[in-house]
Amino acid sequence: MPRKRVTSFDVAEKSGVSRTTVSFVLNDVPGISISEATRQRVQQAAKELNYHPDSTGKKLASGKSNTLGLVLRQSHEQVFADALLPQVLMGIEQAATEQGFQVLLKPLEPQDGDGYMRLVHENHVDGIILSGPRQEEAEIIRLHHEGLPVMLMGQLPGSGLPFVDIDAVNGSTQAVNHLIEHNHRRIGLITNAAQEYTSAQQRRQGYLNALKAAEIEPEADLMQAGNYTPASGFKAMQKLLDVFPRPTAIFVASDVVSLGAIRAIKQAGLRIPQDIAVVGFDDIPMADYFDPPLTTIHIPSYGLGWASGERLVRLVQGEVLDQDGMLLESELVIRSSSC
Amino acid sequence: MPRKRVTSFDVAEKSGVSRTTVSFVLNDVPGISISEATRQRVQQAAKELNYHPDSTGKKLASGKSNTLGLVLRQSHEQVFADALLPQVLMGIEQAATEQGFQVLLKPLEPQDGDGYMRLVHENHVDGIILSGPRQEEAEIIRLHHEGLPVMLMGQLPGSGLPFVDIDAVNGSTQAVNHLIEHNHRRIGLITNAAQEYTSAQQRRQGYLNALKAAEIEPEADLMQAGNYTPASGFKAMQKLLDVFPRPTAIFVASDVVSLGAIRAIKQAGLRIPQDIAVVGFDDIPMADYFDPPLTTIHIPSYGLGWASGERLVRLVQGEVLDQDGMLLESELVIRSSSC
DNA sequence: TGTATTTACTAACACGTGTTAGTAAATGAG
DNA sequence: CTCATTTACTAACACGTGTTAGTAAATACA
Repeated sequence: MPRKRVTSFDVAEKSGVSRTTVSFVLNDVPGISISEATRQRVQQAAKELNYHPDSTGKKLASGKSNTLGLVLRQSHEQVFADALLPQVLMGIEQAATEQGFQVLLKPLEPQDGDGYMRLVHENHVDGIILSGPRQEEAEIIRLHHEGLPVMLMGQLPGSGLPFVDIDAVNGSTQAVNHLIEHNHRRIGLITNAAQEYTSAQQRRQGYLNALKAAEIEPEADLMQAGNYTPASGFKAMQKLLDVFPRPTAIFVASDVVSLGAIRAIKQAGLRIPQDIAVVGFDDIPMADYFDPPLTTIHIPSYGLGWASGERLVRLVQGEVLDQDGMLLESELVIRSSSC
Repeated sequence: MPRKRVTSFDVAEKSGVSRTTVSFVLNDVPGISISEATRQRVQQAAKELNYHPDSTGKKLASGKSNTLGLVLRQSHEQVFADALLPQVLMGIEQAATEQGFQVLLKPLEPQDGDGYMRLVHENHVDGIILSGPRQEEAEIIRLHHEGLPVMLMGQLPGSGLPFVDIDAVNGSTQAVNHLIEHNHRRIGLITNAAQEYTSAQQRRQGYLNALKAAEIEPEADLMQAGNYTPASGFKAMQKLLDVFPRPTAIFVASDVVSLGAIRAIKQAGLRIPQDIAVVGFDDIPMADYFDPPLTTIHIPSYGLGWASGERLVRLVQGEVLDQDGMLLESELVIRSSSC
């Protein structure tokens, strides 16, 4: 850059006051009296010089970086397959922007245990949003106890960390109840991911809860693991089709995975929903255009991101949250894959 | 945080040297001689105190933030529908990390004209990746001429800005050539977005080029606009089905949009590919599981992000790039929707 | 009129680092 | 043994801001 940086000193000089006064005026410091005349002069000078305070200087002086770190803990493959990530991202960013915060993105593969330590120790961020937590997040719990503002997107049972999550247990129960209401008794499950992901546990739990309430005995054969890809759904469904008697309905805890399951069903010459009903989870934008259109659980992905961002900002600003965790409601969207 | 920050001063004190020496040792400053003994002592002390240099101090002293700004210029709706955004993001982040850089995310709706000015003026970032550029990006061009390192993801013809993009013109030509080779002569087009997006122009151009080479006269009726959603593809396809004589093949310049087109075709009682062949563009992860599996143009989305990040870092570090722009090859993936 | 208070400002320090210019001691050349 | 060079360091400044403590002038109060 050819032009030298315009500093608050330049503004001070131009308006004939001290740098301190410039700071007072431009930051509207309360409890300090400045005459209207100088106030005007300073603001005018700042505008004319096109002055923008250097964020680094601010940060150093104030100790606050006004930046949130978004740490993605999912595997790369999972991130690639995440059709709702853009919504979540935008939600976080929007909430952060509204409070004058920025968002720093930091994907960290699970084996990269303490990668976020640098973010914190080197003081890049004021707080961390941890997405896709796993069982073994000891570091982040320690940091939380040392006073670092942390917000989980998802849950880590027993960790005591504040979180925002969708009510996946309840959502899954709704999905399965819907099938039960349509007189299905043999209902298969394909999970969205490995059980080490808490989201996978929850969705499975919701399935089990619904069965229990309807006094249906769960069967191990009817529960298969997916791993967030259509391919995994295809394989899982093939196994389910081999079970006798064959399930009449399947709850796939991920729309993306369900796409593979749907192919397997069609390939077996069976019809959806007449022979096998399918309910998904996530309500990705394309679900409405699946063939057949997919009945699924809509989750407020943008809202999930927004709430995480908004609440973390409040933590950073020293507020005490009224509740430690927050569960967002999901909603059953009925389309033709289930009836 | 209860514990006070550990500074280089603490390390200096503990190892009995000056702060300057600590800086020299820990940064391995060349051309400076430090005895092996003190070198060891300093490193030992740093480790014992768990010293991590404060990034803000570094930034202020050096003037470099080691941060790239990723500015998303697409509308929110478009970002939401972007199934490849995660890949691109991860690519950028990976390239940045390899060079010790961070990534700051900044979505900016088109009407938010000079929103990135703050990023630059307030010195949050060393350079900017601009994704989804539009015609009227006057500000960024000005910044580029003032010396700000800028990298376009996409193209802005005539702007003179360095860019990384996929060769969409060539990719689209391949797609349409594939249809022509299968003896289609009446080939419809559904664009991926409005023509103000350069990516939409390119894909359209590729379509026109292929027709021209085969001496097929383009018809306005056979070219319909999509806007990155399945719904838009559905509508566009309905219009195409009303054209007489009906097209025997369609090139949809976006897999997501093609999903809507496919539904329209099926709803009209026509078969794919027997009655109408379909070729998409993007090769999103789900394309292989469409019904029928979609023939499409694979684009290296991760590589696109990676190259943008890597090249921008080089610009930031003062390197002169051997070529101003870089076009990544795309590749036809033949599945059953086209033959 | 003399004193207490308010108004309108500023000098000086703090934040944590990188870096230039300089210095004292050790080593080398003659 | 003397002077020049190298070795091994340090003092002091710079980066751009926020903020506390303090001051001189203006106003208010008795």
